[in-house]
Amino acid sequence: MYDPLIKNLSKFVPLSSQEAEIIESLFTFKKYRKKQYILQEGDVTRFETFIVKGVTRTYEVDDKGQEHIVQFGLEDWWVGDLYSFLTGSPTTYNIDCLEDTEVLHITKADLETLYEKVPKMERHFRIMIQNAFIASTRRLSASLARSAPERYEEFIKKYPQIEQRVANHQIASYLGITPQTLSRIRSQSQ
Amino acid sequence: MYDPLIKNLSKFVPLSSQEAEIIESLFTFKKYRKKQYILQEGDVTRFETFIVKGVTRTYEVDDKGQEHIVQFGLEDWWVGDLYSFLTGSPTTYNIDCLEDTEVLHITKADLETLYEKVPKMERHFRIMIQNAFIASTRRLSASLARSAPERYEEFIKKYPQIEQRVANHQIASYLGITPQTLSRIRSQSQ
DNA sequence: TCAAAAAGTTAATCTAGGTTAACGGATTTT
DNA sequence: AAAATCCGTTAACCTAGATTAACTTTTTGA
Repeated sequence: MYDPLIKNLSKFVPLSSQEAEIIESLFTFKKYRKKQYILQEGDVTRFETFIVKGVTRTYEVDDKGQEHIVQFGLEDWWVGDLYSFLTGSPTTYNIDCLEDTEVLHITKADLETLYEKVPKMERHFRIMIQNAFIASTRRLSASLARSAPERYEEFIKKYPQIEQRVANHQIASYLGITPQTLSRIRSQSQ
Repeated sequence: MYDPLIKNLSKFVPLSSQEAEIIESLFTFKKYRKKQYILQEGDVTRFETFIVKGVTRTYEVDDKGQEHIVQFGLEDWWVGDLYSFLTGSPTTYNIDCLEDTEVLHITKADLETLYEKVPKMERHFRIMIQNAFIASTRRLSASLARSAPERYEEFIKKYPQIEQRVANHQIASYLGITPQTLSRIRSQSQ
């Protein structure tokens, strides 16, 4: 159950079996059903989430009631609202499951304990967040400089696994376009 | 000369004077003129840059030759292309100066040395990148969910210092709109 | 297992913001 | 200090993608 997590956390720094044990003691396993919320707007994010199995979406709802998907989550990915988690302020995001999903949660206090007991985890999370930051910057560039068909093409090239597993209207929401527009793009691109 | 850097680096973790000395030995001071490039598309980013004084812009040029500003840099900010810096691949960004600018550079090897000699710097950079990631995520949400006037309003609320110091067409480029559209927004909002 | 809901597609119309162009004022450059 | 370039603004027109709507196909859950 903890294997995928240990494998993820030893991606950048080697871990001894004692360290792996400490890690296991600080995470909590939980199952969610399809459509179930992991996090809801207005909640304070009490934990960061590692996905063992399943698919999640993180989205915001704007003033006009429209949903905008900010991130998908698949096996071996981390999801959560870092801002709310770190500051204790209520989140503006919703996270729910597109399939039955199994996760490992860690609270803020336990993450601090982890950094204390296994200091090399600072390095791991620095590198991990660095990579997430780079990805976010690139997506931002794309959203400013690319047309809808270009963004769609980039998306299926970059995340073929996601394209297989989530519905088209979810991808449209991620790309910032309507399902109708995506449908037109798809019919024209072949 | 190094004072603003030491102050920046001790924001999240306390630093002794020996540690401050190590830091000073690893950074290089450099002056740039207005319009001068710090980094150009195709270069490999050899250093991360801390701004002591001045203003920079980081931008990408798309297929149609249009510039898209990804980030502004002011005093006490870090700029650079983390992806190119970390992987050694050529950058797709340009960084140039909107005013005469003074910076402190650190190379990848020296940053590794810094992490080794002052391990608490891992923590500092983890938190710093965490904050940058959060900011990038929020800007991404805004670019997907907000209209141009809303994005402009958010921008001047969040970065009044930038609004004072950079030209409007630069702000338009940052917001992903044309200078004409920004001009229309500005004339309607008062 | 079948009715209801959700998802995908296509087409007609609408609109936010882009494009082009022209002009006056402010900076730079020589 | 003249010439050249850059900036901001306004206006007329254009276009990518949104909206609305109607219909078909697929999925869901009672």
